Amino acid sequence: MTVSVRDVAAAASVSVGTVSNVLNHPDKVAPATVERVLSAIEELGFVRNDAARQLRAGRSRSIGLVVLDVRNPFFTEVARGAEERAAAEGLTVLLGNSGANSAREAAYLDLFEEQRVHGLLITPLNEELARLERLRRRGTPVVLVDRQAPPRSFSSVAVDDVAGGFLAAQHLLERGRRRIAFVGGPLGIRQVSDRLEGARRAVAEVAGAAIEVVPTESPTVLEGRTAGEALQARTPAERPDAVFAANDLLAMGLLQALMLRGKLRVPEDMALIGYDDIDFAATAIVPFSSIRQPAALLGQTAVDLLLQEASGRGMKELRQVVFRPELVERASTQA
Amino acid sequence: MTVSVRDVAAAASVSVGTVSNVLNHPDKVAPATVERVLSAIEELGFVRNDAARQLRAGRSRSIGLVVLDVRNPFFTEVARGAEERAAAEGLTVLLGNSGANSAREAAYLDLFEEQRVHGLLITPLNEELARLERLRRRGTPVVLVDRQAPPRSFSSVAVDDVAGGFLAAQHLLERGRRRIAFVGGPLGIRQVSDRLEGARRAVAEVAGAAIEVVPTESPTVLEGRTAGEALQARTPAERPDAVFAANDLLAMGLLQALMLRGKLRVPEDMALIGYDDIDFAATAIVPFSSIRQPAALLGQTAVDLLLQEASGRGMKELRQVVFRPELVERASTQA
DNA sequence: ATGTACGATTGAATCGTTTCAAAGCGTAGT
DNA sequence: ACTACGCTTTGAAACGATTCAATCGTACAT
Repeated sequence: MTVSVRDVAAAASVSVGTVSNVLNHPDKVAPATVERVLSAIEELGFVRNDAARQLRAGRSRSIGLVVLDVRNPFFTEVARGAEERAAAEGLTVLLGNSGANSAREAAYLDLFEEQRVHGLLITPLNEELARLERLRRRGTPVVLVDRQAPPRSFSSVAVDDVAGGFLAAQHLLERGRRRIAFVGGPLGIRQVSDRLEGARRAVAEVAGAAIEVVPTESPTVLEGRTAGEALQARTPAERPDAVFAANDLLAMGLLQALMLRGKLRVPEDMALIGYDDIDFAATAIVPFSSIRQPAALLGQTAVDLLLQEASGRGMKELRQVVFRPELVERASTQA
Repeated sequence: MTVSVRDVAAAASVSVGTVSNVLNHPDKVAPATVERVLSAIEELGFVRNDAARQLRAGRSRSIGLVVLDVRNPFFTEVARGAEERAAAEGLTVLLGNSGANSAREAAYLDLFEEQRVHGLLITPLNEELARLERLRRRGTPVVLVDRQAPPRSFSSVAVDDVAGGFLAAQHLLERGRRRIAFVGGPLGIRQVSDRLEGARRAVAEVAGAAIEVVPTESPTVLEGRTAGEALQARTPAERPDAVFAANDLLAMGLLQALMLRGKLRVPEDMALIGYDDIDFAATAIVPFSSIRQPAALLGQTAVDLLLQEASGRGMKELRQVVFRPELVERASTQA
């Protein structure tokens, strides 16, 4: 049924070795022969079997990327960046969505390891990096994405979430807000707790300022809406005068609930700032302020570090890259 | 370096065949032996080599999905649906992003064919299905996604775009609008031209109504903004009183340009309706009406049809599934 | 005519898993 | 004591591309 190099070789009256050379080192083959083999390939409709190539090569030509949530445009953008950079290197990116679920994360790790991926980019779910250490020890380079690795452990690309949280809260405080609600969760996720930590520090610097945590089960639009319903239902006296959402999806949900359901005005009754600065933040019902992260760059850099580690022998090559987040002001936090 | 079944076999003092059976048909192996092999695997840190499995099996255990634009939440949702359904079957989805670019589409087809994917889901760029026919003839089932296939050619899952376009325009007309601008492109893309066709039909039914086409280079937020700038710059006399955007990304861009730049009121000065009903439509600066498509269901169904075709011998199994789109009314088209 | 050198071509060996016909082993029945 | 049968285990063959040491041919110098 399937056409193999052997068939092509027979049709072109050459050996299998020559067919392989035509495919991989055409310069080593006489032009006339190349021609002949190529037309045999065309005629028979031969298609290389990647599994066989990989088996021989020992490694696949793709890299695995495990993200927390594909529906979050931030991660889509990271993936795009990674894909772009990988494509330039002739590599493919396999995208896995853990959905912040340990079991699925583990399943993807198994899958990618069985595939003998060239390397692994991952936004790990928890602090337990033992599994990743093992993977690396067995020869698969690993780069942490959107999470700073402890020095001497892994290469990583991250954005300083504590700084970002600080920026966000500071901005709200500068606008005169004093009762800040932090909406986000689960708090076990590092990105979330770091942002909260940053916000706490900013609040601590201002006398009379307070921060309250409104935990969510996940950082999604739906959960944001739920949190918004709760806030909106409070009496004005109990209500915070500003909300810092742990990401933009939450912010969108909050916005929806506060305005459409609660008839509250943003920013007059409640200021709002999000995190990630996804494209949709600028077009929201009230365009909202956000903390921008260089998502695509994160992806690209991650691939760079991966390739670097894959080529460099020793693991002295480990590098922790940290980008600085940036405040983007919009209507939701105007005076 | 790498641990193979052979090493495991040696460590457990059994043959390679037995190791393989422990992995794939544990019921065929004596419990005590299973135990012994398993602990050898654990001890040596053996990880199956997927390339070798695939080579032997002749097919990979993943299906390829090629979409027009990963940044469009509509496609993200289709992908999620497909992934979900595939996972239930023990299959992986490889996501390829053609970016509406023929060359990249072709590259992904080549890649997936070399990978011997279980099947291919694709939102094809153009009408030229010859490449896909060839693929199928060589044994890879193909299902068209979000595009109705000519009968007797392929299985397909689609949403009736002509009906959707009709719904959208009809809604605007019922709201009293008479000068409608259709913003979208490239018109060579079937989804776009079908939606336009539907809109034209609705307009033709109403005396005194007219439709104008404002072509865009791609259906993105940026292009929407560009189109919006152009519309907003016109004199009120030349301006349409309603815009039908070929998708929600365009609608978001339009909204931004019309309101923030043009100081136009939506819907008073110009009504707006989009297409896809992505999550963000409800939270837009003016929540906008849209035509909803069952994106995740599209993905799930596509996988179903694929598996059906893959199992059923003949190709009599071809089925064209067409879903009906649905109007979702929001503020952007209120009276 | 002989030898040398070099580019082109060959084909067996290899990668790691799965399959399957055959062999092995133990027990029960005669 | 021998056969039969069922359950386990065995190990060689196969999947298809790539590699590399060995061979082949040819052109050129001597």
